Amino acid sequence: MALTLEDIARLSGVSRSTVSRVINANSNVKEETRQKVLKVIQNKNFQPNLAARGLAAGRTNIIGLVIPAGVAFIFTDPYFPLLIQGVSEACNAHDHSVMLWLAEPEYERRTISQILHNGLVDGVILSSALMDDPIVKSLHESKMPFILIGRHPTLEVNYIDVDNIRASREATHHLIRQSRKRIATITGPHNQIASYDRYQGYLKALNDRNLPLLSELVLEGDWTEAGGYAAMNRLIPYKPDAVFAANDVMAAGAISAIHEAQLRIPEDVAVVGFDDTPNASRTQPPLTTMRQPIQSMGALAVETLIDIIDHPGSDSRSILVATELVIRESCGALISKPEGGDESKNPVDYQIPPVNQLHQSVGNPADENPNILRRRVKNA
Amino acid sequence: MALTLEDIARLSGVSRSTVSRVINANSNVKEETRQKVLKVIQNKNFQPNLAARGLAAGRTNIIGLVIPAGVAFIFTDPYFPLLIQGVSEACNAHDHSVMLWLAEPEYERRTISQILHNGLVDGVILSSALMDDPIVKSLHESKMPFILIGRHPTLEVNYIDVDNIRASREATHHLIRQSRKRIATITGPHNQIASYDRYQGYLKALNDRNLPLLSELVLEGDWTEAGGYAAMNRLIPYKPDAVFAANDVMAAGAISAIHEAQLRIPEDVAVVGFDDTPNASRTQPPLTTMRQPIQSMGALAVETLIDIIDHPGSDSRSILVATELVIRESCGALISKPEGGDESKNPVDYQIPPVNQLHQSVGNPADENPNILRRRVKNA
DNA sequence: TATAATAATGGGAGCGCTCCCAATAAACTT
DNA sequence: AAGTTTATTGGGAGCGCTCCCATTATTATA
Repeated sequence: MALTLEDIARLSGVSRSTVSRVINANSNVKEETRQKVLKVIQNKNFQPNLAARGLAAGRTNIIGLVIPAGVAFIFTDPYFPLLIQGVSEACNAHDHSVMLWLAEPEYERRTISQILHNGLVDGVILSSALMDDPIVKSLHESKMPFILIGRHPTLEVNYIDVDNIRASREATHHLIRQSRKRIATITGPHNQIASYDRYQGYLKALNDRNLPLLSELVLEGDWTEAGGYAAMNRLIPYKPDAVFAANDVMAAGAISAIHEAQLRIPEDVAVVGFDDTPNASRTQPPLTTMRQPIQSMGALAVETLIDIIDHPGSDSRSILVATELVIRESCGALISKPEGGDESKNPVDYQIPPVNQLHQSVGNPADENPNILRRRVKNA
Repeated sequence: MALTLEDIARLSGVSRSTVSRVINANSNVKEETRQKVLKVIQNKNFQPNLAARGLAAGRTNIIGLVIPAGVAFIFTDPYFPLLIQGVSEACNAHDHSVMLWLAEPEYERRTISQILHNGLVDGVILSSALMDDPIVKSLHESKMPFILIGRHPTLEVNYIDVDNIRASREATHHLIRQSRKRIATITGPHNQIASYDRYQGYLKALNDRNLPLLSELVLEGDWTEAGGYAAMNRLIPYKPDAVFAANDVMAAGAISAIHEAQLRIPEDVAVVGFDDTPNASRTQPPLTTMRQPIQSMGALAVETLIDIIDHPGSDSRSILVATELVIRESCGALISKPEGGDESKNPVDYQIPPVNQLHQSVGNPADENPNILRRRVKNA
């Protein structure tokens, strides 16, 4: 049915090997020959069989994207669609394909080993949120190249993340600077790393300014709008004057609850979210939120993973991507007079040291993208 | 690195072929032998190499899922996440994997042929919205098994869809029954099939009851909330007393616009959406909408595609999945007295014949799922 | 018990590619 | 011009599996 290398070879009067060289951009081909072969390939719309290539070369140019499904918020939170989009685009750009696994909540051994050993995937991007995820351990023990979206609390693995602690510390500071005294927070599930980190940032910010932690103002959400709504309803009796929600979707839920309680935003309660998902600017009032470049992180994960695949045994990578506080109306900064100078341009008026102390920076900081801090640590 | 069939064979004292038989559930193996081999496989956590299997057998158990990206609403509309989820789950259940392509808006030849000829994919699920999509034509001309999510206007291809015309006819009728006289509609982009069909249903409903089509009450949206909002703002000067939005996300946008115009829902303007996405019940007031089982459609697509792959040359399948009008507050049916009997239970008080007249029903209607009408047509 | 069926197993060929090495062609040296 | 070096090219082997056919073990039948 489909053409083979041999067919193309015959049609262009060269050997199988030469065609292979042309396809793989091997330099040892005379320009004239290359053109001749290329024309036939173009002409016949030839695609090399990836299964055969995978078998022979041990490399398929397929990247596995593993996302823990079962979490309800996959449906309502644009996080995963954006991530998938970023990954997919980058794969296209780098001539790779993406294999998608929405893994069951409790990965069975079978699923994991299927992902690891099917011989089809060159590497894996894992968007694992959990503190203690069996698949991370399996991957870590295997020799399959992989990268996490989101740092891991204990294992030294390749990852790409935002500095959640620093970012939410900054977000909370922003609320403190608006003279808010009773700042509540709606966290994500406690067994998730990002969620934990964002809570830590909140704690640090309070601590930075010697504000007491009021435990009645801390509530665990589940990333969903309904969860944010429910949490805010339980928070309101304790009269918070601000709330930091660990993602935008919960912030939207909180906003509904605040409205229903006949309170004004931001006058009575200021709200800050996290993510800057597309709908953040469409809440009433528009949501102040910590932007993280989800799509870029997906793309960066692909590029880094490909690099890891190309350079096995290299140092493990920790990549932190910059966040940015996007100030809209919901936090009150635009209506009340600011304390200091042009804070809206640089809302951070202090220096927070890099948080991820696990790793020592020995970096190769020279990077085309100044937003990205790359660091390498200990040889794997 | 990874184990091979040969390794398992050696370890269990049989031949490569026998192990292969065990793995592929071939019946010609003595039960005792099967158990022995199975134990070793289990024990070593063996996974056959899919690339090799693909090469040798010409079948990989990989299904391609192609989604036109670039459309902005991928981010904000839960449609695609739900579809992906449905497809992925069904693939897991049937021991298949899914390869994801978010195709660029204008598929380049290269992309298409990459999808078709990479030799990795047994079949393709295509969620193509466009009236005239080059990739559909390519697939139709190729011998790659594929199924469309959403019918095709001209080509006779395998597809699974809801009866959009009938469903929106029913939704519009529901508004008419609430004594609405100036029913507006916000459609999707005109070059998309589902969008076209839903508009046709709207037209038919008006026609059914001899209501005039007021062209100033018809506006094209782009499936997004912002689009729905903008459209509604332009609609309001013409004083509609109801609006049928072609999806829930646009309905949500319309609701915002209506609120801002200080109009009441449903008293001044009734709103009906389409999809019943998770957030439909969270609008203010909760949205009446036509539910389509997106996730099930994804799963059904997988199952049908596998069946098509297993039975090449069989008749082409047209599967229509039932929709259901979910009545909440936004349409006014729950506050004004109903015209007739228990309409909320069966809001359709007339018989609309099946719309898809292209195909003659010769069906194998006996199906475990009564919601699904299967029909087969003309041998391919 | 011999013989014909049938059940169970083993091994070769080959899927379409890459990799390696040998063979040939072209370009330099002296 | 002969000898080297270097740039191209061709072909064999083999990746790990399935498929087919030959072989052997087992059972049924005469």
